[in-house]
Amino acid sequence: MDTFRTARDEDFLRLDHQICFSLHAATRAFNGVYRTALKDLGLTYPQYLVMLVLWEHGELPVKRIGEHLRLDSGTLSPLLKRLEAAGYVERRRSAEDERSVTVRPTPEGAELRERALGVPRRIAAATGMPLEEVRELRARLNALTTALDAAESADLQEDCVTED
Amino acid sequence: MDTFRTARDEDFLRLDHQICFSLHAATRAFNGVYRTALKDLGLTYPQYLVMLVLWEHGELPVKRIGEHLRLDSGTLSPLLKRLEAAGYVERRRSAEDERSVTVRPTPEGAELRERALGVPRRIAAATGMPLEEVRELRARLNALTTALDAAESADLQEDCVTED
DNA sequence: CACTATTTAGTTGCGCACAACTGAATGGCC
DNA sequence: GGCCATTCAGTTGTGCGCAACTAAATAGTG
Repeated sequence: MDTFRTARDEDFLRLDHQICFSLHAATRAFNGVYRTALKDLGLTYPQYLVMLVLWEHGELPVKRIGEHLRLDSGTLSPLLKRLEAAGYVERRRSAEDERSVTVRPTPEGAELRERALGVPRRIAAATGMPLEEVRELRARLNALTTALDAAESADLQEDCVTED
Repeated sequence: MDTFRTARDEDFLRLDHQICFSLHAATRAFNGVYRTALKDLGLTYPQYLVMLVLWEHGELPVKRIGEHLRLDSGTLSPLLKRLEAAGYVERRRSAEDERSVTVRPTPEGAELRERALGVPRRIAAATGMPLEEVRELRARLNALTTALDAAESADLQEDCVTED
């Protein structure tokens, strides 16, 4: 905590600019590369993420997909509808729990996986980083996400930090 | 390049899942923390980025803001309109170049800066990282963005990579 | 000067992200 | 059984991000 007192607020405001922007920009740069890589498959980047989850798990309720990808039904419902319209997934109400909707790849969706096999290598090449470095960056980002989520939920409860 | 041949495509598809998702999730986690931190100021995260740039440079044409933030007019025009409606910025056509629109903070926008001074520290605390580590992460992300941008523009020109 | 290409904001359309809500199904409790 | 809270998916509304386009102003060229 003491580290945060050494710099003045003004400096913080500028440094902050650089950090939040860097993450923002990197995400969008990634998005751009994926966009071109996925164009042939007719997938957007978030749709690709959903397909990755489905390819790995075979068949999942919407809720589970959302847990894997940190997305809620407000985002997933229309996205899955589009994937269904494209013929890549199937949705049907669960028999044992009528609230739940189970999603799974259609044969075309499964076939799409073969065509997507080349994408990750293309992305990895685009990063210009050795695998080890990418792996380390991923670990850092995961830790960051965990910390941010924890801080936010703590923030929401005791809204006063009382540290001026 | 040879590093990319050692792993099988299947493994790549999973590893890739983890990496792209990690960045995606970290960005959204950041977004969430900023959302709560900026709620009192009535700013969204991208609006905050624009204000940071304006606070730093005082007055800028839309084009320059876009260069700083890697955003085009399609994103900035409506965003700036909202900032103007909120009373934080002023827009007016440049005298010497009627194509250009100059944006600058209003007195209220300048005053907002004082109230925003505490935000970065709050974010820094939420990351749970020492400043040095954050700085390093920022450098990595910037390098990544540069590499990705370069790879993409290269991709668009010679669409065939010929490396199978 | 006239004509064309470029630059600059802005608009439109689509998809994602999320908050807030609806409605149906389920589970717990009396 | 009847009642209420919870859990799901879906809808609505707002804002961002970007591609593709329009319209106006400017720069460059013959």
